[in-house]
Amino acid sequence: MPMTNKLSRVNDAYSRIKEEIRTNRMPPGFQATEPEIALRLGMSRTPVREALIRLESEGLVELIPRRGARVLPINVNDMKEIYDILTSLEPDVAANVAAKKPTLAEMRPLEKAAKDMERALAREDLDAWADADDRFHLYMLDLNGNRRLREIVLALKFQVCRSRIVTLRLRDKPEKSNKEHREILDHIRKGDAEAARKAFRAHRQRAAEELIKLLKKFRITNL
Amino acid sequence: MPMTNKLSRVNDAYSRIKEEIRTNRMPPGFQATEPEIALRLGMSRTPVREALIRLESEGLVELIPRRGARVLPINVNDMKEIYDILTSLEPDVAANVAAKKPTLAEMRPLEKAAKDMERALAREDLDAWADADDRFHLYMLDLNGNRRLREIVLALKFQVCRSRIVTLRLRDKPEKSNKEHREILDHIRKGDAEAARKAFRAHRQRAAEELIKLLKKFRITNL
DNA sequence: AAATAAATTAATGTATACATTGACACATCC
DNA sequence: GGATGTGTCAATGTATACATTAATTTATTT
Repeated sequence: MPMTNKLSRVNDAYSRIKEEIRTNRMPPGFQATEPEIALRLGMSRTPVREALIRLESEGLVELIPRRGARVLPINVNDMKEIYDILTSLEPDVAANVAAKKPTLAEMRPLEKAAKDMERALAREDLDAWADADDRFHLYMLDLNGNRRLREIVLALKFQVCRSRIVTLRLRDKPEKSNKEHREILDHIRKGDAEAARKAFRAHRQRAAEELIKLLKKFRITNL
Repeated sequence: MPMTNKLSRVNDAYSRIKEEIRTNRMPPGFQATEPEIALRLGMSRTPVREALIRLESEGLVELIPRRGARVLPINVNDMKEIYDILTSLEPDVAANVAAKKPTLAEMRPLEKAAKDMERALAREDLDAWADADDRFHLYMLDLNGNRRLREIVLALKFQVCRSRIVTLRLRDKPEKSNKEHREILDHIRKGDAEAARKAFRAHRQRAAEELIKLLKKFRITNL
């Protein structure tokens, strides 16, 4: 029965599998064959296959010839790769945004996200903090306007998002992070691109270093 | 007859279509339905479809529900997006490479590429020049070692490669470019990361600006 | 002739069929 | 017992079938 639902089955399969990966219901290393997944999603192999191809090119799963799809784990080296790229990209995003001198209305979501981060930290709600942090970075990308850049950064962040679930609880309270966000905001408000870039770069590098130190300390090699 | 060739049909379809796009045999805006492409490639729709999905997620084609696959044109805004990202990434690559202090053996391919660029320019062979230029940038990515970064940069460059076929002949002789490459090499040899970054950034920005000016001058809006 | 309705066509999305072939279990030999 | 050969099973890669539906053409009405 083709086209039963408005949205295509491929899309359905794609977002459902992706969500299962994000929430660790399909944890790193998890393997399943196409028929298994198809059965689980209540559709035939074809749309599952096509969804898996998309997920593969996003770097979330690996398609192993006879063993099915495997959810890719992230190791320390992967983390380094990803944070290196983010360290190159995001500071320039902040600089561009600062150079554009956004209006107060455009700044509002950023300000709110920063405030939410502080409130969340005050009540020790780490999940809410992480959520606000994501929003901060996402709005920045939106303000910047470069669609391709946005997609690249989001894809990279999705790859590390699972690891954050773990590390969020292992690390110290992210007070430094909050302060850095405030600083970045200040620079953007003043339209000081160079300062915004520098501050963001320091922010990213510190966060990345801290994270990798943490993973090594706890001997977490795969996530 | 499944698995007739060693390599899978999907791979075959993928690389053949990609090559046709690169060489402008499937020019920007070109549209074809799945059965048409399948016929042309001498296989059934299934592998073609899967190849197209991969090409779509690389940003090379657009899959329009009832009209088939369309080869995406690149406009000035796309160019800006892409060069903005490259301007963020490649200077840091050069800086990382410089910081690593590569051995003479590791430097050799870079040196050779730079020399090839000069020789090619001396005999006015623009294609050979472009080829050597590509090699220079590619070796840099290899030395840097970040696989994800490499794939991202290559995918972005593929999107603009067709435009270069045109602009290569419209622009002045790339003498400045050659000089800049030499400079970057010097900084890397000395292990001066900051200088390498700065030089590469200037290189990219100048090249991008020049390109966009050219496109505007010749009223080229789509490629 | 213009506008609308009906019919045809064809492309997609999905399901299913099937040959090939790797993986694993079992049997055989030293 | 360990190593090697054989057979079965099942997953993949690919082809094909088919219902749905957008697009186009033809027919009909005003």
